[in-house]
Amino acid sequence: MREIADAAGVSVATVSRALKGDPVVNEETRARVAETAARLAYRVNPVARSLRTQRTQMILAVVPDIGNPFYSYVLAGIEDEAQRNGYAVLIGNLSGDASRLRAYGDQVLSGRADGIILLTGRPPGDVWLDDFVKIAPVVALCEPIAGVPFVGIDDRAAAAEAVGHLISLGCRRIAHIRGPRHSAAADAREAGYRDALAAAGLPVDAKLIGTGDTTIDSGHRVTTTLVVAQPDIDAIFAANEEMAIGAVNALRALGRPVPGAVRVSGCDGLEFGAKYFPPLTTIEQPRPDLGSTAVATLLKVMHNEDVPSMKLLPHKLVARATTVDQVDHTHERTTQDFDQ
Amino acid sequence: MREIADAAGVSVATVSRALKGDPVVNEETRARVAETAARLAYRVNPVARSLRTQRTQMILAVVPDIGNPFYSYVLAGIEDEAQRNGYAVLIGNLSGDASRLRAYGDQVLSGRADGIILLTGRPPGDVWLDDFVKIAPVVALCEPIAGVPFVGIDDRAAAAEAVGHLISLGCRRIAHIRGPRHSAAADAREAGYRDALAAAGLPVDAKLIGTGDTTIDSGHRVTTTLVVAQPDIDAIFAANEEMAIGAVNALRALGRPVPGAVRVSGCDGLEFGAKYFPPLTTIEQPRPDLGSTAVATLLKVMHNEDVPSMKLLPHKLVARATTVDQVDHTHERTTQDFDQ
DNA sequence: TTGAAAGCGCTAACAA
DNA sequence: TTGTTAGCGCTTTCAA
Repeated sequence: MREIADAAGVSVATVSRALKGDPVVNEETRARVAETAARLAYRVNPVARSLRTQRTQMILAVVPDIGNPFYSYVLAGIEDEAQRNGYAVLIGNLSGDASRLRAYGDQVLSGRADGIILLTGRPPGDVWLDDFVKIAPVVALCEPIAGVPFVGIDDRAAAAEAVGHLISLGCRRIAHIRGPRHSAAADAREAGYRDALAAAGLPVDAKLIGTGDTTIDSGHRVTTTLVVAQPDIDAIFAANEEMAIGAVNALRALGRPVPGAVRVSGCDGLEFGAKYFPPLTTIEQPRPDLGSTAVATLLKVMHNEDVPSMKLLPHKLVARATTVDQVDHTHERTTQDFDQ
Repeated sequence: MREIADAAGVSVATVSRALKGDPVVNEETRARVAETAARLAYRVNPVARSLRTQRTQMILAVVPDIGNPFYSYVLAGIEDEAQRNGYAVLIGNLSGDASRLRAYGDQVLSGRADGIILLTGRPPGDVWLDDFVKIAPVVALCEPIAGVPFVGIDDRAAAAEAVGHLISLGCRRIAHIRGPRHSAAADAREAGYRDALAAAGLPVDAKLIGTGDTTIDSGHRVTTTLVVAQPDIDAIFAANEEMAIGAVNALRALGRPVPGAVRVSGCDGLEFGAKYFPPLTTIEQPRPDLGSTAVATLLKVMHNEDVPSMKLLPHKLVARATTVDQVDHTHERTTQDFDQ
């Protein structure tokens, strides 16, 4: 900076002002500085700037499992919106170890990032987090955390819609594979499942509810258990896409055709569900929008602007071949029919 | 730091030394400083440290599409190994816009990150990158870049293995859906395809080679075109998992049973391929290992240690139901058969 | 074994 | 409209 100040015949202060577009500098000076900086391939040092301004222009996004396409696609939205606002994105990945959350939180407290987006929810018994969210800019994404601005979909309503869809198709013995015990989103979806049954005057049977761990394998396992014990099950609502795929695989292994004998709905709207065979009925979430909305919210929090305690984005029920009967899969089918 | 120096009755210099475990400080002093720091919940400010040391302890990982589970799972390996070595990971996502690469490179040049891992290959015509890799610590991951240490699998050998597998099953008219034109990995896989045909004394027929863009849809489209034009095709080797899934879907739409009429192999080893119906034969890549190896290599580059210009990790051919005939899918099948 | 002090590269008072 | 200067929080000579 010293160099380019000398080369342009001004002070470093003017260089600083010119480069960040401070309207107070003379236009002609600004142009000269810009030209000199470009000629010398000068780049401001973000570290020095951060030390001075006490802002890093970085946000941290923590996901439970970055390998999961649901999270990674949300992350794409986060990265995109952050980039657009001049922020870089640091990633944190719990991959099953919720205790890592604290290390990531420390990155914010120590000043490596200005704010944090948590897709992790509140791990059970983590009192540390309760204090953390009071002193750091935080947004909860997809999984709510008490006392933290939340961005997500209306999980309860979404689940009720999916189950309502199954009911409208004539299903009466509808099983539910819910997500992990400590997940508030899983609780909300189970509540939606119950809502829909109640609205239709159907009884809630605890024997029709199983708990998975979000993986394909768990969906497979839970489905096998449920269907063997309750052979009259005529539909399954799985709390995510992976468990729904596991459910379809299990039903196939059990010789129960989908959707002929049992209809299946997932939740989340992954591309692999749409291209699965048969294509999966699901609730589509606006994943990139969720990410970008979370960033926009976090930026407001960081600037001490008011934000709603909860921002719900629209979801969409997409009915596909695992619930809706379709024509036979023969030569006459065009490729389009499969691609949606 | 000033505070804890006063509280512990030493100078800031000693605090600094004590905190980073400089062996020169008196053990008793070190303990007192450590205790005081803990009591006051002191955390070193990484920004100030970075400004002084000129190292940020951050690395940048740039992927073509973070929503793709191949990349995101590699990213998990990157994050894990980086974390273990005290580095944080910044993400860059091109999402189709190769020109963004330059902006990410600038982050390294301006000192926001110490090094960069590129999963992007070298975008065509990007002369800027050629200069960049000479002045910044870079590792190329999965997609090679001339003049840059490479970490990946032996794509050519892997492809040859997959095609050899198809040949060993009696296939003679084997089509190949290759990846994008500008991808060196796609070139290597096509070369492996040709190798395997040549090794078996089979002719290479240009009409059997189609080019996809890595998406499921492109695999579907290319397959339809190829198979309609060459109805005697008895196998397809797709250069990735998504296009293989598209191929299977297309074949189903065309009424050509897999593997009965046409056998299909993918490449990469995504979980969704293994749980697809039918489960997909593929080449499994050690995705997390690729990520962690790339980080280890990058750290060496950053420390000016010697690194091999190419580090190849082992891949594995996994034969599943899209190439290997299996018993009928009836009630007798256990769930295990499907889960592998 | 410890302390004093310089300085990493920048921004923002404040003064001119 | 521009320049001078202090200082962000740390590490690292150099001296004691």
